[in-house]
Amino acid sequence: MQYTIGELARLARVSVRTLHHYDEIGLVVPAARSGSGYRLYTTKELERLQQVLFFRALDFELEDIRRLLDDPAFDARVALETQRTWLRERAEHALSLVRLADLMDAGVSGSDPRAAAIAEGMRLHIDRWFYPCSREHHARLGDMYVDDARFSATYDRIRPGLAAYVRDAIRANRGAT
Amino acid sequence: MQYTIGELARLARVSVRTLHHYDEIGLVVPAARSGSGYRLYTTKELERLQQVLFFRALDFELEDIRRLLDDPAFDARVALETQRTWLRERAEHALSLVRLADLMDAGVSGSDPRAAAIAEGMRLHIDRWFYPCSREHHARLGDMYVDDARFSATYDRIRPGLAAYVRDAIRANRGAT
DNA sequence: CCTTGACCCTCACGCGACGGGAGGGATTAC
DNA sequence: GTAATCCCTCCCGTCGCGTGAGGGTCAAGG
Repeated sequence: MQYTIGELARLARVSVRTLHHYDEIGLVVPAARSGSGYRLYTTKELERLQQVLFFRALDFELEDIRRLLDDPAFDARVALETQRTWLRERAEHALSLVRLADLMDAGVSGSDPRAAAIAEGMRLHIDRWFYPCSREHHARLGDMYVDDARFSATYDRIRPGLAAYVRDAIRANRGAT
Repeated sequence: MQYTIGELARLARVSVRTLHHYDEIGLVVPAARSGSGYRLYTTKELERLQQVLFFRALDFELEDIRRLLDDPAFDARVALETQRTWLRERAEHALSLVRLADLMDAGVSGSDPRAAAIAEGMRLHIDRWFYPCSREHHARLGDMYVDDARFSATYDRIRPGLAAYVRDAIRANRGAT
């Protein structure tokens, strides 16, 4: 079976430009060219593209994907483990930013109206972020991850300590400057 | 108090190049230039830079930071609301990828990681997990990272069940196609 | 046979937040 | 005096494509 670039793009739900790019960097190269220069792909390239897209979904860099698929000595399992660590760090970072938002909440309880507005918004955020729950997916996934009581308890336990930490940090910072 | 660009860079722990960049885009502009063209900053600019770095830590775009600091009519609350949504989605996404990596790990443990498992993982990824998983659910999952020990415990507890679920899903998926 | 529209091609610039280097002048310390 | 260290202004590179510009190719219908 042969595909033109547009057909392959529709099949894999990527843009034609993306396939151009993958050709340029040697990630997914067409099996042949037609007389008039059209790229011609076969099911082999479709499969390869699927693999690429899978790893791309895990936020691998394209260059790493190329090595992973081309080098038979490359250990896929190790790569996955590395990537998972990576992703977990990213999640933690994002969540640390949420904590930073908490920091603002506790820190700017004073004078500046802009800061006050920010604090307001942050509080709103916290309520939306930590408390709501989706019953639909609670049902779908069962109680694999979700445990309401424990969840609330964790947050309630952390929050006062966090506020205290923030106040101290701010005082320390003020003293230093 | 006056600072050269290098001094300010050390104080704020950013690179000189970063300060060049912030000057170029009008985000932190030096108070004056010396006769020989050196950038001269005062404590005012240092304070502004601190604010910039704070919002940068929340992953605001520089252009948004500029508007936020310069335009008194700019609605900080709306900006923060947008930003929170953003951050939340990022955390959710990263966590969904962690789970996807887990799926791979579970699916790969048997045969050849390259071909079959990847294809199955991909299908599973698309059909069963990636699209239907709700954002709210991910958000709740995210909170577990607030407490590392507890999260680990939870994670270890659910992991065998997850692997089993994956195997079943793969079988079911095979039957369907 | 000719046109129309859908497809395909190759450049090549643009993004965001800088990193890094080239090529040169200024200042400071000894 | 001179060497080390600072500073300046371009300007190209990153990463994964999006989005044109400017132009060939192909199947179908009049």
